[in-house]
Amino acid sequence: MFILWNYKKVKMGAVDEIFDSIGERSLFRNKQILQYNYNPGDILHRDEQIELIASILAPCLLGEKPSNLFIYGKTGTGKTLSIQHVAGELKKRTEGLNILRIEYLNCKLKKVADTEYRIFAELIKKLGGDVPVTGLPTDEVYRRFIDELGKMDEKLFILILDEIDQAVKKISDNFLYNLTRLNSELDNIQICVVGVSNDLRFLDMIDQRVKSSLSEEELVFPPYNALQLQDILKKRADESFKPNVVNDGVIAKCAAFAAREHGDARRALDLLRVAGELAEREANKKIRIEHIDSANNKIERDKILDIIETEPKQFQLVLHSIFLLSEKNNGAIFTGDVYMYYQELCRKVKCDILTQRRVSDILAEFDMLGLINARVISKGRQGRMREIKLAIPENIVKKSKEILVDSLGL
DNA sequence: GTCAATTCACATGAAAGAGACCACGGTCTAGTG
DNA sequence: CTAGACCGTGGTCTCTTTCATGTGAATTGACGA
Repeated sequence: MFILWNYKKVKMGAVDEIFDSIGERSLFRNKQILQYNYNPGDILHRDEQIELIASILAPCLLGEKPSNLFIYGKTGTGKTLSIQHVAGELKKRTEGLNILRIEYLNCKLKKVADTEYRIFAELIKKLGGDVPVTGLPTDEVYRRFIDELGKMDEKLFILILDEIDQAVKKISDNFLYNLTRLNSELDNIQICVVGVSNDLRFLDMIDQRVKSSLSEEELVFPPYNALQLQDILKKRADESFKPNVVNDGVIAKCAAFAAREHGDARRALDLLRVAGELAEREANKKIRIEHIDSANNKIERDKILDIIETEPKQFQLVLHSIFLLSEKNNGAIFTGDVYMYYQELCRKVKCDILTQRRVSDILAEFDMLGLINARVISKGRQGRMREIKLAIPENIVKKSKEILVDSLGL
């Protein structure tokens, strides 16, 4: 008993120490600034784009409907930030004037806005109405949305749809068609749609009629280059870290990493933040270059392990089959092999066996997630199939397997 | 040797079913005055 | 008489199956040199 008590006391002392020292040990002044959704006062290297957006949307200040606008750009190129910035300024200007209403909706958010029904439901909610999560016919929700619009005092409605390509990929493009047609159904209010897309080929996928009306104006956000990334990082790091925590070499390295990944500023900020956390945990006073490397590893690792952990059972079974196969023959694996192993595994854990068709889709999803590299190849008379290679780095494979074995009860 | 047809083993698409979830309106039931 | 429980209908959503069609190159076999 005494020993236990003593042990506890010592332990508690250590914990206290950690808690006490966290304040002085922390390298951060305000970590929030490095979150990607943080909105800095001014946006670097996007003046041109912001001015363009502003000039396109400016007519709304006079109560005229601006052209519909379409914005492209890879992730982390400042699209969302810029459009939100302009929207914010517009809101500021029109405050209390009742001429304009701006709503922002991210179509990628799962369970919030990834179907036509939910998008309209979410919009209705934003306008102050209320609709049930499910149970209503879609046209009913659509009708209610129009009702809600009719109730508005403002004459103009600017609708910003972020990651609109995600929505259209999942649901068909006739929801966009409905949106563009909306103006003809409303007499006292006009809608301006601002679409934001990560996918440059997005417009090729949609209907011609929608295309022409939706993209009256187009704007492309180029990726940041390494120098621009450095500027952005430097500015945010200055605000976010305590003085003398980060030196230029670290920032440069961060920027270089992110520039390699199509100039993704979000990635760069993540990298810097995680590096800071790692350095802090090691009780370092400064962030060193090595921390960037390990941060890069950690981000990658966490992302992959998180995906694997949260995947449904059937997906895990397929993935485990791939693991087993790649262990056996470290060359390429083909769809048929995976399906064979998968069936065996299902019987072992007494799980329903999905059809090959379904497994094929699951493999395609893994490819999308970056867990595997799959390439459709033709082996002539031996048929056509996916050539699969595991894309999970060597150092995470073991941990991944453990997770799978654990969750599958093997 | 050349060339078109064949053939394999899937990929890819479309449609539809199962089962979970939910709203809505009608009906039943028990509690209240 | 009325609030609340209960039920049937009809809707969405996700995961899945079924059926149908597409596909790229190794293989085959006819053909001519």
